[in-house]
Amino acid sequence: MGVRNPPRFRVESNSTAYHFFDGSNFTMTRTKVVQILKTVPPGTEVDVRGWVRTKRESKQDFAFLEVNDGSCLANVQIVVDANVPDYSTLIKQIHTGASVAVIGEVKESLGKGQRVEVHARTLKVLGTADPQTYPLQKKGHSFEFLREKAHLRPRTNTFGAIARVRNALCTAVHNFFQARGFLYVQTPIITTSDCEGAGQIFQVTTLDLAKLQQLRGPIDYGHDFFGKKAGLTVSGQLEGEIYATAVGDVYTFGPTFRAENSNTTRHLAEFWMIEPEMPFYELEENMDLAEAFVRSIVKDVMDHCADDLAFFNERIEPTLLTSLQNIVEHDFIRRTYTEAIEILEKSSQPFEYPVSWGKDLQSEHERYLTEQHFKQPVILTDYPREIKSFYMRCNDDGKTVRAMDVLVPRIGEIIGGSQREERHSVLIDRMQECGLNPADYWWYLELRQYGTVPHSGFGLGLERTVQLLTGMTNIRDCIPFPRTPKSAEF
RNA sequence: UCCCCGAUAGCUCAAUCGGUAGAGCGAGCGGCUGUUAACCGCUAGGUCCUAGGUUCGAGCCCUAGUCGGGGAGCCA
Repeated sequence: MGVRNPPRFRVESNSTAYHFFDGSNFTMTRTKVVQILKTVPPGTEVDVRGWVRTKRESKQDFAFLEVNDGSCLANVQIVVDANVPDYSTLIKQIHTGASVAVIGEVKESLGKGQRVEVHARTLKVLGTADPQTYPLQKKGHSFEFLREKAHLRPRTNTFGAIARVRNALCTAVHNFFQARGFLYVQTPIITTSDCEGAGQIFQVTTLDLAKLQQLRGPIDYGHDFFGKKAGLTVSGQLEGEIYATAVGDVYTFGPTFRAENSNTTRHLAEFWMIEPEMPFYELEENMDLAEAFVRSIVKDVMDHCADDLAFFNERIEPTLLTSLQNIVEHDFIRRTYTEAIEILEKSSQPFEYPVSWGKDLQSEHERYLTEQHFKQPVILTDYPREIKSFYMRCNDDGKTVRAMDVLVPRIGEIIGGSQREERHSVLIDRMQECGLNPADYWWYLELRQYGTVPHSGFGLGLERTVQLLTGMTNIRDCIPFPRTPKSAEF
C-alpha cells in the first residue's frame, strides 16, 4: 500500500545505486528513462532498457531510436552510429515495438526537441517485433482497436499515461485517508448477503451446472460450497459499517462487481470503489469529507502527473486542466434535491425527460446542473425516499432521506453517499417499505440494537475518477482489463 | 435490456445511380537528412464481418446473425 509520499528513493548521479529511505539498498544497472530526462547529468554512463517507439534511420550509418520504458510519457532519444558493434545487423532488426538494452553516455542533445540524449556504446536487441504483424504502429490508433489489443495497449502513450495517473490516484486515496487516521479495511469479495440493495449479483458456485441442468429440480444450495447461495460483492458498505461502529473511521478500497447488462461509457461489470464510513458523522460532515477528498486527490494527481495531464489536455480533452483547476480551487455547490428540481423547472432547457418532484434525476438533468447552470461540482442532498436505498436516514419531513450525490462536469455522478439510518425501528420499517426481509439483515440490524451511533459514508468510483482526471470518455479505457457484457478476453 | 449507427488492405477511412477495389499512414527496396508524426520515389499488400436472398451483375439492395461504437435505463 503506497501510503508514503514519493520520492521513496534517491538515485546516485551514476544512477546505479538505489538508496531507499527506509534504509535498504540495492544496486541495479538499469536507469529509468524518467531519471535520464530529469535528473541524470550529462557525462553519465547509463544502461537504458525499454521498447522502441520509432526508429529514424539514416543510410549513412547512424540512426535515432526513441525508447520508452513507461517510467514517464516522454521517450529518450538514443543515437546509434557505426561505432556500435554489429551496427548494421542490429539496426535492421529494430522496428517499432522491439525491446532493446543500450549502454551509452548521456549527452546534451544537438538536435531540437530534447534536452539530453544517450549516445550508444553498445546496443542489444532483447526482442524483435515483426513489423508485418506487430499491431501497434507509429501513428495513432483508435481506442476501439486498442481495446482489442489490451495486452499491448499499455505500450502506447495514452495508456501508459492512464496507468501512471491511475497509480497516482490510488496513492492519493490512501494518503488522504491515512493522513486523517482512517483504517484501511478489507471487506469480502464473496458475500452471501443476497440483497445488499445495489444491483444484480454475479453468482459464485461450485455446483456442477451441467449436472443441475439434467436434474431439473429445485437447487439445494445446502450442497454448494458455502452452504448457501453466494455471490460477488456489489458493495463493501454494509461490512464497512461494522468496522466504522467499532474502530472508528474506516475506508475500503477494492473491486466491486455488478452483473447488470449495462452498455455505456460509464459502467463496468468489474470496477474499483472506495467507500469510507465514519461514525458520529452526520450528512454535513459527510459532505465536507467528500468534497475535501475529491479536491485532495485531484490536486495530488495534478502535482505528480503534470506531464501526463498536459498530454491529456492537449490530445484528449482541451478543457481538462481548467476543469481540474476549477475543482481544486472552488467550493462545491450544495443544494437539496428539491432546490435542484426548482432550478430545472425554471430553466428553459428542452429536456427529453420531464422534471417533476419525486422522479429521479436523469443524466441530462445532472449534466445541466453541473455543466451549464453551476459550471462546477454540485452536491445534491435530501432525495425523495422512494428513489433511494433502505439504509439512508429518513428526514423528519417523512418524504426525503439524507442522501448525497456529488456531480461533476463531464462524468455526472462520481460519488453517492448518505447518512445511515441508525434507528433500529425506523430501519426495520424502511426495509419492509422497500420489500426487504429484515431477517436477512440480522447482523446489520444488530449494529443498531447494540450501541448504535449516527454514522455516514459514501462511495467513489475509481474508474470514473480516472475519467475525470484524464478526460477519457470511455470507462473501458480507464481500467487495465475491462469487463463488460460479452467481453472479458484478457 | 431498448433506440440509433457501423464492419472494405496491417491501421484510419473513401468508393457517385447496383457495373473492373482506392487513398493516406504503416511495411519492403532505393534516395536524402542531427533526425524527431522526418522527407522524396518505387513495390507488395483485399474471403469487402458471416449465412442466405433479389439481380444479367451486389462492397452497395433485402432477411437473419455475430461483433463494435454512441445514446437511454440501472448506478459508482
